[in-house]
Amino acid sequence: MERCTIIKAQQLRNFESLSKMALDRVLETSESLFVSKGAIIFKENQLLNKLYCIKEGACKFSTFDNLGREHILRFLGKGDIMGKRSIISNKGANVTATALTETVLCCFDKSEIQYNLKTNTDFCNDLLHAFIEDANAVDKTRTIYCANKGIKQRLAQLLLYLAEKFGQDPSGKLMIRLKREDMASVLGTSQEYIINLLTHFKNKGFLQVNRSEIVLNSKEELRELI
Amino acid sequence: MERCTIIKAQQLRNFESLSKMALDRVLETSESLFVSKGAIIFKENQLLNKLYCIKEGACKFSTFDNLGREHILRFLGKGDIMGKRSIISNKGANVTATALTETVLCCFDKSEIQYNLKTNTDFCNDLLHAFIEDANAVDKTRTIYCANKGIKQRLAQLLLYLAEKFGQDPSGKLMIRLKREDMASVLGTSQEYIINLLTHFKNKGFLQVNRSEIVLNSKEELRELI
DNA sequence: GAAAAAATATGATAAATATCAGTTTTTAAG
DNA sequence: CTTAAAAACTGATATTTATCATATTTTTTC
Repeated sequence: MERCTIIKAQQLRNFESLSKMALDRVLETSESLFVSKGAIIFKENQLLNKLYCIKEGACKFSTFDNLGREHILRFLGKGDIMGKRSIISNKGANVTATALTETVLCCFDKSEIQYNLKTNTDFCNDLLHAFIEDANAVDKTRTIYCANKGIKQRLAQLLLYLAEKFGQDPSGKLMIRLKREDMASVLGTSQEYIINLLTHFKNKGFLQVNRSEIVLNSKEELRELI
Repeated sequence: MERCTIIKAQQLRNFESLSKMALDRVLETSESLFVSKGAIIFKENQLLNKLYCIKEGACKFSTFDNLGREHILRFLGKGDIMGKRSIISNKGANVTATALTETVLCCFDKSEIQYNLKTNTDFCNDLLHAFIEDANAVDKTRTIYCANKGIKQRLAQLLLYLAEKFGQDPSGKLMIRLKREDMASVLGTSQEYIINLLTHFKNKGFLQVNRSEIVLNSKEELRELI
């Protein structure tokens, strides 16, 4: 297993939350974990014994209703931390975490995290900032759903969000490739309707669609819908 | 101003997050603030200099879109803490906080909070747990919107949530009284449609409606809709 | 490389929701 | 107490969204 140094983790992005995590004991116990596309990292209600930081790749948080239907709550990328709540509160995870792509995780031992929580205010502050980032991200994605607009507008907003969160290549292609069903799950609609709307956007010239590849031609026109 | 002792604050509810906040200096600077119904406690982007804990009453967090329409993000009640993110990160508030009823707040000085963040891991852990509670509440309310169900089902779920969060009197009447417009803002729909749905529920016998008073007759039947 | 499974696609119809125009009731202000 | 403003209400119509049946393409599996 490759060692995941905190320094490396810090380089993942300019993320305050890891800036002071350079504690020897945490470092000693961190290790990399390679996860294949579609694999479940942890399940709702599962008591975690690792805190995960995404070094490379993308994941989703989701929950399942009593009919077994999946509802995607959030997308996570490089530098995002997963499992905080379970590790700190010693309770089962609130969500199911699944890899959307080949993913490399940096894993920290629960016991080391808990030791530092008790003894190191810098470390605590780092985690507090991670929670603040989380809450900000939730607020941001929240505007996708809660604004009282139609699903057409929400899809436009979701595509713009994905472009911002995961980036685009020089041609404008979204770096993240989601299934239609996943988009539907985020927006709380059917996969057929997503397809209809994507076709509608394509006909309007806002974007190009080729299976799971989506190229945004005009972010402006998508924004104007909103 | 009445002194708000931490002990009192703790009694507000069985809330871990305040259990160890018994720090003399914080205590010294805490004071009560009385807020009338409809008053704004703080606005989005405003840099806060107090951390607020609700002693009595109910509040809402909301945000406004570029057309000026309000979107309610969350409801807050007894024991809930407001303003954490701004106080810790020294940035503007992410939401606008408004009193839904006559409200009594316990206010803590920013400088004292920040001093304790730097020196006291117990205090940090308390705030971490407050963030965890927040995130759990968000997840819970989230199921109201993101589950791919119709607005009828979402309204049923919202009513059940309000009953759980703010309680009911012996007759089943919701202790919190919301405007139709506020319910519409939470669910992202129009106030007229909320009214139509409430009438529909009334005709079905699930509840009684008398202006802003709502009596839930059959929580079971509401649950079955979901 | 063939068969099976999964994902994408299409369009018609049914159902849900938005919007509008107008009325009544309640609350607030003077 | 009166008037103005806000909130609650109603129902008809237009629009959006869900659902279904079916077809095609891609990916997976053996």
